[in-house]
Amino acid sequence: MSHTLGIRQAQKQKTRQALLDAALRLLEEQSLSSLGLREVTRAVGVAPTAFYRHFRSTADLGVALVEEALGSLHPMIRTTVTSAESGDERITRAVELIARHVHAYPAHVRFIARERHGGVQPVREAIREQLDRFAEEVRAELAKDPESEGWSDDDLLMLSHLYVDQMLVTASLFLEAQEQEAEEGQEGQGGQEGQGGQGGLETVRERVTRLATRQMRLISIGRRHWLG
Amino acid sequence: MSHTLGIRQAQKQKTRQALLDAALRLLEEQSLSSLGLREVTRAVGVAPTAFYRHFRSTADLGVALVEEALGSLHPMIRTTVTSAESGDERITRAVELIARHVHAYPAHVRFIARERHGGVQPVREAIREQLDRFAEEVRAELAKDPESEGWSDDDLLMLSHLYVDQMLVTASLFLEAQEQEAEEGQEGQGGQEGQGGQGGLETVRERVTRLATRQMRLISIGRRHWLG
DNA sequence: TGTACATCAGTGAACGCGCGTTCACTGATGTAC
DNA sequence: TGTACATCAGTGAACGCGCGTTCACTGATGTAC
Repeated sequence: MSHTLGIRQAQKQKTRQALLDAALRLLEEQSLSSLGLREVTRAVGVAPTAFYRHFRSTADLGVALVEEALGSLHPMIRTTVTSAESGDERITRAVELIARHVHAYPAHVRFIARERHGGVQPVREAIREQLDRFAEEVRAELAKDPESEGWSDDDLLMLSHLYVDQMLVTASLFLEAQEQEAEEGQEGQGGQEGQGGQGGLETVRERVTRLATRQMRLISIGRRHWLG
Repeated sequence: MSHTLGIRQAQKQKTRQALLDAALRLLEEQSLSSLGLREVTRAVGVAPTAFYRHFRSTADLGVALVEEALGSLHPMIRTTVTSAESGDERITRAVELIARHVHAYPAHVRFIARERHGGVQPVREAIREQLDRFAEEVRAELAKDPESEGWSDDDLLMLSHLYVDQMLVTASLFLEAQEQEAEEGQEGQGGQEGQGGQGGLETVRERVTRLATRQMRLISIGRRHWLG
């Protein structure tokens, strides 16, 4: 399995990745259920029929995108929950990590937010499976924490789902904040900053960071006082 | 303004409502960004061109659906937050109210969940406006509560957004539960209940109720210990 | 009440267009000897 | 290393189809007198 791919296999993977990349870009402005196969191949510069060498349908491509967007996130989430710092430092780190991830992979985040409840069933299911895995992994990490003494597995899973959902809400807010700042950056090119951008006032991004941090903190306070 | 509509106006409203109803039904299995104008008119039984007498586009129809789905919910949410019962009773009532609403208007709930982050910008904005109004109204109600003494308006808004988001997460879970139970009901027609449906085990719906109730409770505990 | 005209919700034909899918193909890469 | 054959990623023509939008229209409803 460690031998290098043949030229043919390598080229095939390259085309496949080009299709995924093009689709992801096109999905910034529409939903998967309206994404056309020809649209994707046109963006890549291959014949429409080439699509079928890689995916059965756009739904199939969507499932592959879910894996690409969420598959590599498991270790990251695990270590974030685990880290040995104090609760508040952990929250600050987690929120910053989400902000950084949204900044680095905005299209992936948008895709997941959009298709989580989108019109394509297999994709919804793939996302739900990944999120359930996240929740289970977070539960397993929380279980190791001394603060979790006396908690039932059921309650730990309840809490971990709350954290995972809150993570998505936060990512979605950062995404909106980025978009808004991008728009403001465009329209304010030649003049002074618009409303909300004046010196001393916080940026949209900072506001979201503060909001998300406090929400996470409130949940963690609830956690600390859950028993008794 | 109190005089009865003319025959013409009444018929026009009837057709408009038929278009909205047909669209909502079609949107159970796809996203707005892939909904076709001809598809909607065909379902209603009018000519495609009749659509333009009521809406500029399917996006425009989507915005009207947002108003229909969320517009009438404001008083309901207000009174739920307000009610004079104890915290736990209020949570139980709120979760039951969500369950009942999802049961009564599943298509509306699905539409909002789907299009909140969907591919049609004006619809996303209309939903965000409605949810922001909800959050502001919840904040105003929370502010009257003696438990909110010492809270800044900013922190109250942070909390009310947490409640509103949690409300949507819960509604979405109930919707999935309903779908799952509908599927199980179909396939189990002639025989014994499938896995998870055996006597003594809780239904999917009950599981969601328990989960949502505990999550709301944890947030409320966090609220109680937020200061100091 | 009756008449003459205005309004306008819904019609139906027509348009150009892009869609998903099929099919037989090509030619570079891979493999067996 | 060289040859003969197999594989298969990508091609390009062709198909039938439903799409959104335009346009001039019809006939019931509304209004002015």
